[in-house]
Amino acid sequence: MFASLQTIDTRSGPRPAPIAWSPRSAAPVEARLARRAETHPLEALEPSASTLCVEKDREIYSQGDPAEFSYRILSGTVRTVKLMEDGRRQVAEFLLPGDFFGGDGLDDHDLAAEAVSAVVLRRYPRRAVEALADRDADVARRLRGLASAKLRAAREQMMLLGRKTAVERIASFLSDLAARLPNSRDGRIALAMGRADIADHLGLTIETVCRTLACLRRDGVIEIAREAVSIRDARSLHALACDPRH
Amino acid sequence: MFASLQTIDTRSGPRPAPIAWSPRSAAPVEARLARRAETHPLEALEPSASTLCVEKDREIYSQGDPAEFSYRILSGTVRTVKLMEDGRRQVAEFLLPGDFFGGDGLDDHDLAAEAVSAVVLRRYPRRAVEALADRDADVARRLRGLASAKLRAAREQMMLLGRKTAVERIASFLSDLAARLPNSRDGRIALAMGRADIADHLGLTIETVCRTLACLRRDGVIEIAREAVSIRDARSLHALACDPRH
DNA sequence: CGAACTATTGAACTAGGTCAAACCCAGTGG
DNA sequence: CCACTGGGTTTGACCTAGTTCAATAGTTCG
Repeated sequence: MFASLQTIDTRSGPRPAPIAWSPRSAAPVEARLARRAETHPLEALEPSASTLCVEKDREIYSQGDPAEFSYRILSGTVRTVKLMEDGRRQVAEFLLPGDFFGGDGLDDHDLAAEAVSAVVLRRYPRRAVEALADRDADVARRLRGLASAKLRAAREQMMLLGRKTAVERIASFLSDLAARLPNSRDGRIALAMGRADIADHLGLTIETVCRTLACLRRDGVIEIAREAVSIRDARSLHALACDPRH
Repeated sequence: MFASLQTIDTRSGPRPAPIAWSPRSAAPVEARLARRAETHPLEALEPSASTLCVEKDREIYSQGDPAEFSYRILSGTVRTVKLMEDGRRQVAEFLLPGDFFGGDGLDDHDLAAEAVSAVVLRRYPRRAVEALADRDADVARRLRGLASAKLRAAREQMMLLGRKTAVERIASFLSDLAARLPNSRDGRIALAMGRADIADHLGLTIETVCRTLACLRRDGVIEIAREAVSIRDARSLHALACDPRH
């Protein structure tokens, strides 16, 4: 049933006791940094947050909805989707455990968010997030950092969509996903999303995604199982992705 | 199928120091603009800002540079550019007077910024911007708003690049530009950028941009002058752009 | 087993890319 | 005043990467 990704046991109960929070704490830099590694920017809001589960393919919020909540993924995969009247679809991003979404600023969501797999979320009231950011400059800074990362990713995606070939798109996608998935040792990447989602993320058709994957397999770069891909030749993959990271 | 290889990359020359800068310049340009555009989030930093002029096609900063400054455009047009090793180019955005750029968060710029036309900029030290945001929650909120707007635009662009046809891309582009240019009464849009820039922004080739513009002209939707386009039938244009705005 | 999906593969087609030639100015210099 | 040069732009003729259409093959589930 839970064949998907790492299932951090998270049910609402065992929440680490919220540390007493002093907004202007003069904690030593090192302590601050250490804590930063393990905590997320909205730690202070845990008391007012709630946990929810969403079934596969259910909508979390839809395009145009007022943005009342911000979310953090505990387990599962989420896609954010933009839709045109005639049904053409663009998947803006795939979100993994630990990622935030829904808090991208404006008053209403410009994208819908949907569960790719069964998903467990932590949900924070936007009003509280705003208030926290207003009173805690460190939180505000970290939120800015998150926004910047999203913007950077969006721009990388623009390059991909505007200028890369099908092979480069697929290679970039796999390469990127491998880097983001924590437990992708031995190069195995679990693909929670179907070919259609991948196609709509990369600006291709389902058929081209299939053919291109097949092509990469023929060349010995990857192996394909239905729900996962294994990277056999990471170097080639990165080269094909035109990825300056490697 | 290597996309658009512009003739050459004329950027690489040793870039001379910025032409002119004066810490407190009360240029007439600025006075004029101040009148029009009420206040901006960095108003408080004006004392530590400086004004600079950049010639057409000069680089303002390049991909990978440490992000030391944030900029606001007083006059002219700027493009932000992402480059691949083999010369393929993606123009992420065109920036107009009043727009901010360079402050998108991370420690170094993921895009280069270049002057499309001769440009006058106001430049703010990032350190000061950060400090101001830390101490003034209202500023921080407005900066977050700017970042959100950029993210939203980037996503719209992803839809365009991933799923729209050439005609839709051109129509969207013109439509969007018309909405952003203040003085586009009588539907006349001044195009500061050349066809190559437009092509690299829309994920097309120069030739396709030309042909598509010609096609829109044939259909009576627009008129084309060398440096500008006049919208003759805004309704059709918006319809072609698949623009929910109309 | 069969229905309903999703993925894969093949064959034909097309939107947009590539290559190449003409055009159109704005300078420049005779 | 005009020819000449050099940049961007426009148009035409052809080509191909990726789409579309259609048929096949696994998988899941009742």
